[in-house]
Amino acid sequence: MGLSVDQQVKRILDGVDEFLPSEGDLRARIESKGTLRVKLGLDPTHTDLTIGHAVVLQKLRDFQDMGHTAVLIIGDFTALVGDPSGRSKSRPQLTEADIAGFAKTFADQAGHILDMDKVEIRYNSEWLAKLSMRETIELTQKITVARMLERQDFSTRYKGEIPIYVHEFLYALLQGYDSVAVEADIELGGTEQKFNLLMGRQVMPDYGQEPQMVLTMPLLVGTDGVEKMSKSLGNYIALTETPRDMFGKVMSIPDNVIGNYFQLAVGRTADEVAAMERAMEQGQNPMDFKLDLAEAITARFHSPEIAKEERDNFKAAFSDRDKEAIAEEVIVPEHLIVRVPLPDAKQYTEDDLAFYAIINLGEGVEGVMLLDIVPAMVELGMVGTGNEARRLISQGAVKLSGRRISPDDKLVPIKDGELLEVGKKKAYRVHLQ
RNA sequence: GGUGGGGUUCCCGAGUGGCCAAAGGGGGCAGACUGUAAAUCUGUUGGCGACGCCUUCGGAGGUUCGAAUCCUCCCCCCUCCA
Repeated sequence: MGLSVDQQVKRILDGVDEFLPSEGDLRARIESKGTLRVKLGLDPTHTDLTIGHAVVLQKLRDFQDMGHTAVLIIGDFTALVGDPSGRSKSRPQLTEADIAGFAKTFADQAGHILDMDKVEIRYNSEWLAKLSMRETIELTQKITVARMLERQDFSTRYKGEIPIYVHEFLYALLQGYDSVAVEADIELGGTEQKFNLLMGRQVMPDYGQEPQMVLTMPLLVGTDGVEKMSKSLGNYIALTETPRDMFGKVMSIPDNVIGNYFQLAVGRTADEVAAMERAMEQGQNPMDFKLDLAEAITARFHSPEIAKEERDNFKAAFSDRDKEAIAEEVIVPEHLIVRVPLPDAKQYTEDDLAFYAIINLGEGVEGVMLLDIVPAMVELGMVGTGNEARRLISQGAVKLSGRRISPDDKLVPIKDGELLEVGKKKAYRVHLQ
């Protein structure tokens, strides 16, 4: 608020990957118009936004804070077409009902970052659905097939004998038309959006408008540390992630992208990041930085208090290997429990006996309870199939009260409230009815 | 419309009559190790109350004791020609 033009330009360009055509144009437009219309389009193709989206949303928020108008476009129409950017195959076709559902949650999620009181939200079906065939054809006359094929997404697909559909060519043009419809001064996007953003620039003059400027933000790398964070690759951290998963997923990133995350996800400056990287090179444990990072990210999207709790939990669960902390409560259905009178139980070793709960089977007969372990793991949702359960057991991944279950144990002695561990990451507190 | 190549398990990609639930890689999962859910190494990766049975190699039929593999028709992708 009330920043000078120079200050604004500086803040706008902070952390961007590229600004086109030039800083001079940006300055000139702010000077002549005062308030700029800043466009960001999101296609509702999945249920949730990721912290990768947050990078660009935060930039949009910066514009808001300086008094500019944020125009958030929910691409309910373009989602139907499918953005080919960065894709090695066509998107699966979504139904309008899917998209409508996603669109609703998108606006809510964007609200975590944007000032929703001041944002202008538009659905692009508002104008795109109304385009006539004639208008559509006019739009397609703005670009040649050769230029379309130039873009890498298409050329690699073409060379790789992977189908490209005609409607995919339309995508960038439609996005460009969005800019016409909202009279954008600047459009934001990730670096992979450059082609689409420039299309707006190309199209706008034909509709008598001054071409928009283009601002791209660096991409946040996914949790695998290699690919771009994306929902289709499954390497993402959603904004709606539970604090536990959010913290955990940050901890799972490779060390070499810690800096990338600090800079993009929590807005640390390049200098701060460089200092951290130096410290790590000199032998400081990267895990400590990652804990700070995970806490900062969780704090940003949840709250500092929750983030602190998750940090403690993480240390307990993984550094100290405390399964109690992460155990999930489950109740075992009666039909998975076998009650055996004591004489039968005697065939088990003395070592086992320590784990038996002696119960009264009625009529003065004492017995023990045994759990049918494989079906139990399936029915309680710990694994997907019986084979998976058997596999885990034979790999020594399943433990009851710290004791490894062997593949020979079909029925295992069990007491109420015991801790069942399935691998390193999952644990269950087992309750009998 | 014609021509040549191709459609294999989550993905990529071998396999061209039985030894194929199908090589190899990726991804996933597990174990060991560790500084973490990183890296590395090793194992594992269709289902099933399982030394056997069921489902799977674009789809539908057929040949055969036996088919991912051969034949017929169909669908789809890519190439080149129109």
